[in-house]
Amino acid sequence: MDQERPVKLSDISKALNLSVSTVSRALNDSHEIGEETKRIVQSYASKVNYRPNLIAQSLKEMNTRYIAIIVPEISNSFFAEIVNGVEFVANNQGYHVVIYQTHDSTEREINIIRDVARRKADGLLLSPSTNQTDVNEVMKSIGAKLPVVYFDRVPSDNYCHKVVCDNYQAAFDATSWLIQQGKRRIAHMAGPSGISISIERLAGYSAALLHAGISVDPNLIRYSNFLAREAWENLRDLEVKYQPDAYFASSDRLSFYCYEAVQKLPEPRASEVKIVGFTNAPFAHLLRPKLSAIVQPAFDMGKIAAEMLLNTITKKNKDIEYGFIKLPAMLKNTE
Amino acid sequence: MDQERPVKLSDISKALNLSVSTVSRALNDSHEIGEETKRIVQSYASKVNYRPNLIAQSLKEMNTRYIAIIVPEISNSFFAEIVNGVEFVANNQGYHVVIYQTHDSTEREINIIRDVARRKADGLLLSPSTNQTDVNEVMKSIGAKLPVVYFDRVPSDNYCHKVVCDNYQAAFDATSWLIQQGKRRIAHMAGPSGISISIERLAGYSAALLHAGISVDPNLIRYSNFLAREAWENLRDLEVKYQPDAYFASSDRLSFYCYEAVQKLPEPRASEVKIVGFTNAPFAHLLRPKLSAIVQPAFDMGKIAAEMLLNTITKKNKDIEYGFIKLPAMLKNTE
DNA sequence: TTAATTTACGCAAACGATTGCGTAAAATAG
DNA sequence: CTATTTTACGCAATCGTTTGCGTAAATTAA
Repeated sequence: MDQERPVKLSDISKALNLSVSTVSRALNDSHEIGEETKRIVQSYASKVNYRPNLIAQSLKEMNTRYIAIIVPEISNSFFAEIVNGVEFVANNQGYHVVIYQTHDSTEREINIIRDVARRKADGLLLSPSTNQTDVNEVMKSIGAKLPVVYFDRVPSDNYCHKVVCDNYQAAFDATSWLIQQGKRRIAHMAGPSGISISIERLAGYSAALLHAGISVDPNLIRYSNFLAREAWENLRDLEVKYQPDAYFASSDRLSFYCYEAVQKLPEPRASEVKIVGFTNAPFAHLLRPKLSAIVQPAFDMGKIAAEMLLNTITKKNKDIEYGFIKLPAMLKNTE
Repeated sequence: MDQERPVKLSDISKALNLSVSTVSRALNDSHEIGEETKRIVQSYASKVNYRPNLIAQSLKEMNTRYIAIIVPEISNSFFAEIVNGVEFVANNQGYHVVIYQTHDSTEREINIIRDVARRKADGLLLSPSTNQTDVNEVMKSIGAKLPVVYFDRVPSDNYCHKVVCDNYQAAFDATSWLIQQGKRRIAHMAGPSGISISIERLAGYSAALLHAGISVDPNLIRYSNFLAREAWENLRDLEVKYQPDAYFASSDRLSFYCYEAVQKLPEPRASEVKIVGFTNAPFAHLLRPKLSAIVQPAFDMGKIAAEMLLNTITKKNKDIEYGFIKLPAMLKNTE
């Protein structure tokens, strides 16, 4: 063992016969320390591998130089790309990024938010699984020191920062494309009802149908939580009762569940039913028959969200102006 | 705004005309505080939403109650599952898990390790992208207070905790299966040379070939970093010069690159060339033609690694006994 | 030469929590 | 009724930094 415990300022101060404050100032290159002393202190510090204790520093400075991001699931490529975008800008500005996942559990989410607040993260990027009033509750109980930017799933009010993609337009385009392909009985596998993305995507889907003179059949619209069970049951029921000729799936997982369910159907249906779904999975384009994909600009969403967050962190004194950014999604893999 | 800043012990102490220490002890249910006082303090604290400042607590207690896990890429399902396993046991024991990703960059990895140490994480789970001597260097410079468990990619020496899957056996089985399918010119798309998983998988591959009386052709073995470019060039070169009749791919990404490259070949080769590769991607089984998969018990690896880590954290005084756990992988999707 | 300023450093408080120790008042023992 | 113990609390140090302020010595100005 090289050294049994991390060296601290007082170790250096004793070794060099200087006061702790002088050592601290020397290491921070303060103007009120002599050049000679600085040199001595700095070289000794680097010799013994001194690294300031960030816990102590944070306590004193009242900031931690890191931001937290809470996502439902890190293995979901959409969220993973967002995280990458966030890291890209945060690291450039000297901030670390700490990633948490909720697995779509409200309990875990609330726990994590509380923890983030208690650990004094400088800011939070949040895509809540939990219904908005509960999140508000938690946020209030924290004290108002934690800047937040919402992304993907966002609150409806305008007194917060938000970054989303244009879910309405994307859903409209996807559904329209299916109609162009001659499909009429288009089922919509929606996410949990009540959250922003579900509402907007449903609206886009409905608008596209109506625009093409097709009436919206509520039987073809199915909400699923993020549990496989529920999605499977919905799919089975749809197949038995309504035999849709196309599916529009509202999330990564639902897209793949749909795809799998359809592939298990007897021919010729298996190859006739078309599917288009939200997904950022990098290898979705390898599937045959194709899974058409609505790809969100996840990396950019992450970048923008992080920029907004860091802005509000650094300019905290100024009066806040809430931002609401909406980016376009792309329909891909349609041949 | 409900309250402008988080309430602290001294706020409570003033409001209740008690000393800070009494408040602290009351909240921690100390026996030397009267029942009545405890009730008053606790009810007031919960009314004003008091939450201890974890920064201050950590500084005093010299622990943070969280562990860090560093992985190359969170979007890789293998690592995502490991993280889930880690969270499963860590959360049960009251620890939070903080996730970092390196994107296979040595610079980022070293940075992150340093940061983890300076932020005083109670322990670290590490699958190093970086060569071992550099990692050792960093670890030494940190002071010996940070317990580490390695997983997946592990050091060769025995003075550390390690959790891996049986890479040799998995590679042996996969290659043998390809041979059973009548393949003879089996290419091996290996990861970066020099790291443990590459070495063991290559050994298993070679052993299987020799066992079947097939000589090992160095031309069919290609090392790729985790850059797409390099993998593509290797694949193209192999196709032009040697036209392998099967591929054994050593990582998630390589598996998919292989698959994509092969699918682009003219028939009948595209459907004749067989591929087996390491992957934990949940939707790999949807691919047609099939991508045979070596699936690692990632969740269990995470669980075990976390258990080992938490053990060494809590029993830190006792003399350490280094553990080396090896779990079997499964060959799936072979029909 | 003396007064004013600058330089270069040390002392001590602070960040928010925990905890060893000291001590009045209350309870129990003798 | 006095002596001892217990109960219930407060004081102050501590964790490792940073920083306002005070102050000798060195420098400059008058």
